[in-house]
Amino acid sequence: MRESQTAEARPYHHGDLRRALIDAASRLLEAEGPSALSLRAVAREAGVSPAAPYHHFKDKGELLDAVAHEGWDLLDAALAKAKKEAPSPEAAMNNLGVAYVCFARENPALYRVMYDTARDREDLPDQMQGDKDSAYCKVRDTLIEAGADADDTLDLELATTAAWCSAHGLAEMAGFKQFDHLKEACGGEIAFFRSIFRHMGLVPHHHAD
Amino acid sequence: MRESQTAEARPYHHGDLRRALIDAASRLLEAEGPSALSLRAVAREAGVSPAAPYHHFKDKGELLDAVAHEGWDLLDAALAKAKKEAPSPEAAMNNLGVAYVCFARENPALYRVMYDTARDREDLPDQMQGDKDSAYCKVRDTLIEAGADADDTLDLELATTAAWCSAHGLAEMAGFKQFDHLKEACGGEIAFFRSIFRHMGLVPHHHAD
DNA sequence: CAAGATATCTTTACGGCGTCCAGATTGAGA
DNA sequence: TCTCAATCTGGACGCCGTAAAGATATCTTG
Repeated sequence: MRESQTAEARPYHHGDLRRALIDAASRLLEAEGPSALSLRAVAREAGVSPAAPYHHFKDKGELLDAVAHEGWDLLDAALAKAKKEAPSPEAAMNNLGVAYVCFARENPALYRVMYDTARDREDLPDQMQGDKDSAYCKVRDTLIEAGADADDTLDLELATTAAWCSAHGLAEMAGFKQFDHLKEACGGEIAFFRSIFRHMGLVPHHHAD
Repeated sequence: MRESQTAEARPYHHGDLRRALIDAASRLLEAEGPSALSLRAVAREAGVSPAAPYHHFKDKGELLDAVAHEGWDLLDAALAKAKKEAPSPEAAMNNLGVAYVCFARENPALYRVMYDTARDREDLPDQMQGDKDSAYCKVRDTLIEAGADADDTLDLELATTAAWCSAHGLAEMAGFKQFDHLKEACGGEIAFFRSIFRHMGLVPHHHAD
């Protein structure tokens, strides 16, 4: 075995077909949209026969899982960046929401694959909800920093979930034509996002605000 | 032409194949899920040849559109009922949200078809957003009744949109296993929905509340 | 009521899809 | 070097969406 590869890479026959297939799928997804993402097209794009992928993925679903996994990683990185760059916890909450929706708007096909695979299994990936420093925990911790009661765990989890649902809802709605005039009236799409978030009670209510 | 049929009905060869196809599709959708909804399967279910549907729908997408259309009608009816039965405007806002999410949870496959077709065309149906008494207007009017400033149209539209996004986000998230323990802690799924909505600023902030 | 026009439905066919299987090829370890 | 297992190819199967041509029943018109 060669030593120049990272842990998950597999330098076999083709070099690393698994990697090549995921990249080809991402490329196709970006270029042609989700409906063009057939196993055969991915194999074609990677330059192998239609049956080759079956040596690296159980079926088409498992390939989509891998694509989605990379998507969640990207989303998590975008959220981490948004949180790190925020000057205050309150700003961090807003920026997290904006970063989330912007990611979905900039990668609509990928975002769709991510949630489609998750809904099929009724299970969010660990990157978003399970791990110690998952995106969910990022939001929850930011809420605490912004003044939420860290001891009322139920209320805290509900607030985190509410924020998440709101962001996802906006992310899916933002693509509809019907809201174009609102984006314009707000002075741009991001300003629209901020306005919407202002109407959703994401940040804990400081009664002395 | 006979006169005993309603405007859209077509009593031809089969009787009313268009109607039968939509019903067959709905039946399949409910029984087998969205992935089983092939044109051929629908034709099989309706007892006709695979090519027969093409005399009533341009392509598969148009059949799904018709199925989705019926779904939006059902959703609209559920929202109208929720609004009518609410004792106060504030309660109406909450009940609208709960009714929306309950509909999505009770008809997950249909709800998915509804939004998939809408997203493909980046356009919400008139039933929800365009018509004079669309669901959007129902929510907006309820917000006014609950104390929102009817003259600040931009803010009002933003509030309505925010409420809608929140409900849709929750509707899609509610299916994930990760939130099962929250539903339990809240004392049931509907109580969970209400708790989440409480964390989202749906109702206008009465400073003298 | 007869006859042509028209809408409906079936048959057949094509290419693309996901997937499986048998065989060829190639790299790894004894 | 030889063997073996992993990797890849070629071909096949049944399903899919869709189109074209022919059969059939209904509507319209005279």
